[in-house]
Amino acid sequence: MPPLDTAAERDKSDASGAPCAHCDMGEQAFCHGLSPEDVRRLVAILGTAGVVAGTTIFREGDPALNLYSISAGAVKLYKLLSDGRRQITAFLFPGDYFGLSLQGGYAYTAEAMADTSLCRFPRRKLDLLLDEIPKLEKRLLGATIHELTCAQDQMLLLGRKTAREKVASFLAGLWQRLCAKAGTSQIFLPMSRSDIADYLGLTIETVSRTLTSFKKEGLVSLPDASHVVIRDRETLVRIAEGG
Amino acid sequence: MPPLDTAAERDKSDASGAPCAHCDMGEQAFCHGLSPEDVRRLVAILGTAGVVAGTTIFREGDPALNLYSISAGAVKLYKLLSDGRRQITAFLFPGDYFGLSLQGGYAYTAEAMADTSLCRFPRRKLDLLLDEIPKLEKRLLGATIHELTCAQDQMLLLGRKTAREKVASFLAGLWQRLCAKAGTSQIFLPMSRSDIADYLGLTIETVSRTLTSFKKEGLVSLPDASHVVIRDRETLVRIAEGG
DNA sequence: CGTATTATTGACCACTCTCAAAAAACGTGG
DNA sequence: CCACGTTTTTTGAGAGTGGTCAATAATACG
Repeated sequence: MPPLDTAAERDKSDASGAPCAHCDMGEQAFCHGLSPEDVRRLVAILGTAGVVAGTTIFREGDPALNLYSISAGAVKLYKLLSDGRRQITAFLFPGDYFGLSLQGGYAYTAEAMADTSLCRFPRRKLDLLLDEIPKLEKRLLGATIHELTCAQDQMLLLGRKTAREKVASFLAGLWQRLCAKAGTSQIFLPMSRSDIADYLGLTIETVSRTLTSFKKEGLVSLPDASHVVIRDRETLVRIAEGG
Repeated sequence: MPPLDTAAERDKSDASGAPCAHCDMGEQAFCHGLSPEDVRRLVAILGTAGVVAGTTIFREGDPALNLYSISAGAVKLYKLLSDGRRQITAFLFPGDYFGLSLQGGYAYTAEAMADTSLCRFPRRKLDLLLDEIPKLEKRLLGATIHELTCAQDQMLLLGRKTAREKVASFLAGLWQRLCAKAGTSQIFLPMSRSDIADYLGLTIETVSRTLTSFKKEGLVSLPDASHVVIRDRETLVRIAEGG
């Protein structure tokens, strides 16, 4: 199956006619803060797509035709070595963008971890819009700077943290992004142990052992393989920071 | 000694009066492709500074007041854990920028590895100019995307490459940046073994041992601690890519 | 030239990986 | 709904890459 990237677009807006009615992202939305007129222009160029878990959205090296934003679901980005070793560079969730690239080719592969809804912005049309809507360009720059900051944190993790610190960082970070607002302590993990390992620069065995160890220490509960309940976040954060 | 970041600015232009006459960066320059009028406006807000090797330009967490571009010298960016473990996230050379940050604080510490000449753009004034010179904002976005791409490559290196592959990647990458154009095979290393180790997620002993091993295999020569001569770049690149 | 710093080399060890097997979870069809 | 096969996760034993500690060598600097 070819990647989604080159597939035909779906409808450009909901039947309701309300632009972005399908997307209640609030201030995380791509279009947040734009005038209704600018939103209309943005909606005019975007296409929406729903993809099932496991779909490859595009591959590293493919011509970078589109910028994507996630309205529901979860996506992982990764790079491969020739012998199959894999590094996942980011787990993305609603409100996140991906697909920005210089010189033509995507720098990584993007794959849906769960059933996912996407907004697709054709790069060619978006570039024209960016000239007309400076606010949009500012937003894109801000998002990219944020991504870069996250990448630098991840470099610190990959280069200098122990397995325990890596897993603790991962759980604390995921809680912060997915649960902090909602106030719950149970994290749903849309990714497999293999994904977590390839994100943290570990093996699945080490990830599993470390989680079991955290459970035995009373820091977390593991109701099933795809749920983690944070029992002692303070200690977890202390471990994450090397304390 | 306080970081340079808050120090008073030097002269805004050379005595010659020619804007950016001190900076023959060609197409790598921040101002490349701008109209003379735009260059003038840019020069009007920048300050230049020369710093000696070892100078801390700013620290992680300091209020992010400035954006810097390097016109000569070399700079390293790094993040620290509370117990002193360090990850160098980038080595920067003439033409590179640093200091971009969201929400107020710098995300990393910046330190000159060699005597270095900098252009300093006060963030407040630069933000105003960005609104007026869209080309400049595009350039900044492009540079940030490039940084992000480099960061993703480095994540793959840190998470999934062996010590040999890491050191080979480092040498091949540095050659590409510093020597490819000039056509020389000798790389000057402005950074210490400790810096290289903290960039690659290794110890100085492993870096040293790996370099010695490359020397014994005839891949490089090591005339002195701060010079590497690439003798077999093809093999080095093959090792770097895990082949 | 002497001292301090940095780099190299060596011996040993531990954290994490590899290989292997058991257990659990999942999906499918009867 | 349950039996079956497949996949994923967990657990165990052993090994290896790279780290730690220590000593020596080389270099930089006053």
